[in-house]
Amino acid sequence: MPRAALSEHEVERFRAELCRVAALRFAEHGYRGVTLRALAAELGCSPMTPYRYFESKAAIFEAVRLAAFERFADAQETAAQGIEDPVARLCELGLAYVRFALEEPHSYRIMFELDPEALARGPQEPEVRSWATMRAAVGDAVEAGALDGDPDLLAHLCWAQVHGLVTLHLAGKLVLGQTLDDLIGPYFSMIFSNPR
Amino acid sequence: MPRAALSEHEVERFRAELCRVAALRFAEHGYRGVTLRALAAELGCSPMTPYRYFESKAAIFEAVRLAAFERFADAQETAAQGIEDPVARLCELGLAYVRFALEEPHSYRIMFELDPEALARGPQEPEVRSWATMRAAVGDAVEAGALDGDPDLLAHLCWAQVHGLVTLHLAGKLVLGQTLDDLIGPYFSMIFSNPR
DNA sequence: AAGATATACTTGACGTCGTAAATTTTACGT
DNA sequence: ACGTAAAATTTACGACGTCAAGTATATCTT
Repeated sequence: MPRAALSEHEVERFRAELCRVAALRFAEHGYRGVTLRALAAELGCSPMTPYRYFESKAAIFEAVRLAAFERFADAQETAAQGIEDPVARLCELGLAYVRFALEEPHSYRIMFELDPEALARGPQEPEVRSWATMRAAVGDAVEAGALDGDPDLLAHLCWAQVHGLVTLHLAGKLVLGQTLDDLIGPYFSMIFSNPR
Repeated sequence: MPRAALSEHEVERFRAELCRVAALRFAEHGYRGVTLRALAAELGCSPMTPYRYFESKAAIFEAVRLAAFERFADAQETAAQGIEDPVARLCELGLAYVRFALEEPHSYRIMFELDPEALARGPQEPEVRSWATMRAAVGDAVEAGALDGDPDLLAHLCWAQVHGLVTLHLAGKLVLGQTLDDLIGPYFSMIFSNPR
């Protein structure tokens, strides 16, 4: 009788395209710089059309955030792939971590935004996926005797260290001429107590 | 001839009161949850009155952010005061750092917000002031032989480590049951290689 | 004492936002 | 062809930041 409903595939198509456009604008202008009207204009549809595919502007933002986390988790897994030596793998993960943050600073920003809603949301699948990659590397390093201590604790500290450096860099808070590149190398040298 | 202009003191008075009210609302509802109209209602003035004291809503937000940084820098200086032993001082600074972030999470959030404008702004007076307190402690620790390496590098790493832990906590990203308290103590034990 | 005037503040209006509701268009089954 | 339900658009609303115009107030001059 009626017109055919949108196939799951078509829906996903539109969602992906919308996210792609939205991500660019979020990156350039931040949350407040993105308007449904501008998005619609760029997509060639009416400002209300996105509401067939997303509940709200916040839901669009959330989808963009999650997509960024997926890419990050993928990048981490790719970096770890095929490296047997746990120490080398851990270094590679750290470098890939920094590389991602520098290549997609806007993505990194929205991934780790400190807004109050984020806390309520709790960790999501891609977050624990990227986390698991590093946790495994640290676990292997401990088993291999390259690190000493509780793996969960070490992994958290390691993550926090890199994350801290990256966010201070992104927030423009590094001073005294120190740069992210100056800091990340010595950090790895330090925790493994052998220069690289 | 004309009516007397507001004294510097009166201006500062109003600004402070406005910031106080604005800070509460920023904390509760974030940037977007604060409206000039609501602010004005709470202050018992018209929505345009704040514009006699601040250029824009963004300027109000900036003032709130800077005030938070002042409190933070004060807290750091107070924590360091009178502690001779560099290692003990550094630990105290770290604990004070975490304490501040937990007592005023909203303040910490806006202080280190990752928005693109923050980068353009660059480090400001209270930021370098709080930084200097820690930099001095690390410098002293190196001189005393408790730490080894370039003081600027070490101080940045130390700061990034604590900042990383705090932001991961505030972003709700700590997993595996690890809490901020679980992590901060072992970190200090580790860098000083002596249990506390 | 009274008017002039620079200053503080309020009012009203504009353009823009997210989005709810009403409306129109579209493409399928009969 | 035509009815019909889904998809898309149009229209409209309330709220926002803030510009511009207007009002009130307190001090100076005379």
